Amino acid sequence: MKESYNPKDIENKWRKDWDEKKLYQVEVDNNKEKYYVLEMFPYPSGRIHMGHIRNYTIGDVTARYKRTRGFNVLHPIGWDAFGLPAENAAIERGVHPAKWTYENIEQMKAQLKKLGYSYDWTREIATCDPTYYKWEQMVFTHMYQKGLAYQKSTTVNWCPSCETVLANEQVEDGQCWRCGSEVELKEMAGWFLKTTEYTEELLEWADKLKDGWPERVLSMQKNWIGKSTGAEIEFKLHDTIGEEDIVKVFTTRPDTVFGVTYMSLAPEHPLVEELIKGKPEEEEVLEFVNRVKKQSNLERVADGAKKEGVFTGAYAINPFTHLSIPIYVANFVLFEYGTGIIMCVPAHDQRDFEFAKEYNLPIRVVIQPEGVELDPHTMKEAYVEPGVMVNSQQFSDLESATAKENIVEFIEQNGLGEKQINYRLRDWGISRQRYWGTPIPIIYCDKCGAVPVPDEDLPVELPLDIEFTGKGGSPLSKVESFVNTTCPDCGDPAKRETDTMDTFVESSWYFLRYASPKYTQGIFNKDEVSYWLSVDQYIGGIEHAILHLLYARFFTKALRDLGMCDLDEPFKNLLTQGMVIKDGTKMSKSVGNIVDPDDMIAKYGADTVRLFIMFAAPVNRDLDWSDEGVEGSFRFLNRVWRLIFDVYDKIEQVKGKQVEPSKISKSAKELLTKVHKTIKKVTDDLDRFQFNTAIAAVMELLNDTSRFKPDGQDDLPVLREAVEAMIRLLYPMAPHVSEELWHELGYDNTLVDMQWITWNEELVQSAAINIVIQINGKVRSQITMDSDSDQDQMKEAALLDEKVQSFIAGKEPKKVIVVPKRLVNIVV
RNA sequence: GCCGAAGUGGCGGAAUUUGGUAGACGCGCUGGACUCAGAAUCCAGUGGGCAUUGCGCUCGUGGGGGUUCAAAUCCCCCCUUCGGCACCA
Repeated sequence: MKESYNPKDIENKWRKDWDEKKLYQVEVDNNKEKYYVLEMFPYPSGRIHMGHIRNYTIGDVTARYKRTRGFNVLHPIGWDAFGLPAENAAIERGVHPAKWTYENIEQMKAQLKKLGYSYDWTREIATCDPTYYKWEQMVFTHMYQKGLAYQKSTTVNWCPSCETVLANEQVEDGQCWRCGSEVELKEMAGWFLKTTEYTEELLEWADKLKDGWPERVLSMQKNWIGKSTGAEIEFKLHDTIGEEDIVKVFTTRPDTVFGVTYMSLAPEHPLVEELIKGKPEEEEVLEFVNRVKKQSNLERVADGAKKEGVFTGAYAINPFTHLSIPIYVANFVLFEYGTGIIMCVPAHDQRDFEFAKEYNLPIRVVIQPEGVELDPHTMKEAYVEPGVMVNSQQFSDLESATAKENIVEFIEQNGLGEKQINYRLRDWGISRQRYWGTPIPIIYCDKCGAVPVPDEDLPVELPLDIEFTGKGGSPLSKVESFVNTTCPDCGDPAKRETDTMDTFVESSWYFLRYASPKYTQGIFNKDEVSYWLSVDQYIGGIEHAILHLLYARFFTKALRDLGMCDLDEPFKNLLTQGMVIKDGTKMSKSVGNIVDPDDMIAKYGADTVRLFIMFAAPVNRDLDWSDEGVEGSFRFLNRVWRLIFDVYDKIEQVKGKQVEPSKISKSAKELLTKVHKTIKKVTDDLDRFQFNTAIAAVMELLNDTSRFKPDGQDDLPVLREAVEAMIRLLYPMAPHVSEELWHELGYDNTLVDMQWITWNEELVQSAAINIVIQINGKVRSQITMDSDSDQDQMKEAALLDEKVQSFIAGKEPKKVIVVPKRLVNIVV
């Protein structure tokens, strides 16, 4: 055995060995319980960063650990390979996106391999490969045939810098999630996936997932879906417009309907024009509408933006009070939500209140809080809480909660509207006006309309000979040979759709493809998918809480309904790891606080990097990168190495020799107890993903073992047992050095395939235990007792203790509380 | 504004699952050994205050109250930080 630990010598050696033995290649085995651990696959940017390493190390430790627990572990990796950076590289440097992407993949793959991750590389996929996106195109056409994909022209989010449309989920604070440019609104045709078809199911399952998913993520998703229960109520117009004589509003507060004193509609609403036609207000309203429309979304919703509006000259009738109420156009009404028209109750809605004050509109109180008399003239703000109904005819004097139900019932019985639920969630707009993505497999024919490309003609491959100018719309639209085709239905000349799909589509189903990545007869081999799926443990960053994780959930349900799989949910358990930060902020090029993984591995080896990143913080919290901390982890592995080097001769002679408990010294007994306690603790911690404390426990074991002085030959097997346990407990985190040391101890099997070390519960319960003695709740003394002492013995021993005697000084204890094996509290 | 998470030494963090010795483990720092010297390594110490002749005593987990023999842990109120959503009717 070499005197010093040199990771360079051993890491390559073992990786090669594991590779050659194909240890990580797994197959369906119905006799074995499976465990599918998956980390969110990377975008091939070219470089691995510390965030990746944290993510993949958590996954790898889990995969290795579960394997030692007897599971058939699926641990795949691949590349989320479509996306804009590849296209930008093409525009800026003239490299083809495909070349750029595949070269990046090679580089990153080499980096990942150096970290010793236990991936089954035979299952590697790249989403930009036609054999992958072919199936995505088929899913799309099948969705289209089932009505789950459709085309519409609507107002979309447009990123002027990326020159493409963004889905609602991809706009953050009015800015593009990718580049941060301010998003513009644009009227445009595009393809949509019907996420709203699954709104209720997504919500329902959000509750069922709560044992396995962080509450934070689920609440973010629920928040995003934004369910509100209420009613749609019809208001008659004072003057009929064409055929129309009613307008519908959505409200969550039907109990306030007697308080409606005006209505407002969104400036974009088509009804505006009709309402004002020929009226004296026409010009003023049009001016207002145009002014508001010119404002960016950001300006309109900005903090403290004033509530503004203008009277249309039209009136409606409150169906409950039968009073005429004016109709306004108001800047705070959203066209996209509900019906784009709202009933306004200034007494009980803060926005309506502010607006009413501004334009001197009447305020009508219909709900009174207990003990206070609301006066419309002196109210400073709207009263939005529940209370007792007033001024509401037959509903007066009821609790508002009761009245809410009664009024909805009344509305339905009298044909004034119906109970309704509204959601914030919109359908997913997936059209992107870019090149490097999955072509949307649709052909436009003058005669037949939008025709899906038949299954047998898929994939619609991306043409590779293309020029990148970065200007003038979708690059595909300029490739004649791509655009011009014939209609699959009638054979006439036709044109292809030139938009590509949002790259979030690829990541919505890749986890299923891993089960049978090379299958050619269909999207999935059903047997393999039903064996491996769902994902038992998914691991990734919190930034995908809504985007990817919601899309993937939707997609899985859609695939199920297309008959392509049997899953309700893709990910049984989700772990969201925190960011890796340095000097208080996220690592980034612009701040200049990036730590290069290659440098770290070159300096300390992969095991040290893995160990540090697992030790420095609990997985779900942000991790503060510390160069000194890495040194510490390296020091620890060196100490393990040196310990074994130092005791090598002693433990070599006792290989395979059992510990004989009756013959060992007191300190050996203590060490033996520590060993088994540590095995138990590390096992518990790994089961709970508490890697930091698991590592701390192994460090404690190292400290105790280093201090241990064997007293005679009979103590040596204990020392050996401690060393062996240390290596095996360390293995999931630091596999290379563990494997090396294991072989140094004279074994020739691999730890990869070895079963997890078990503890002996009898040895965990040591013979002598420490009992704390408190007086009035304060620790005053400690005594050592046999672990099987009963409560009376403990009490007796405590009262006889010298220090206790001096503290109670002859006083009679009022009460003595005994906690078995722990403490005695004497109350005087 | 609404929803969620979190506040513990100089720092990262243990102990919260089950109320029972607060500060494990690591970093940093201090002192010592080794060395011509340094690096590395090893040993000892390391929450504050008091006492240091020794046993020790006392305060202490964001703040205030409460429950309990006993609270970082449970309950109520408040403060701060972070994250998400936000004119969603």
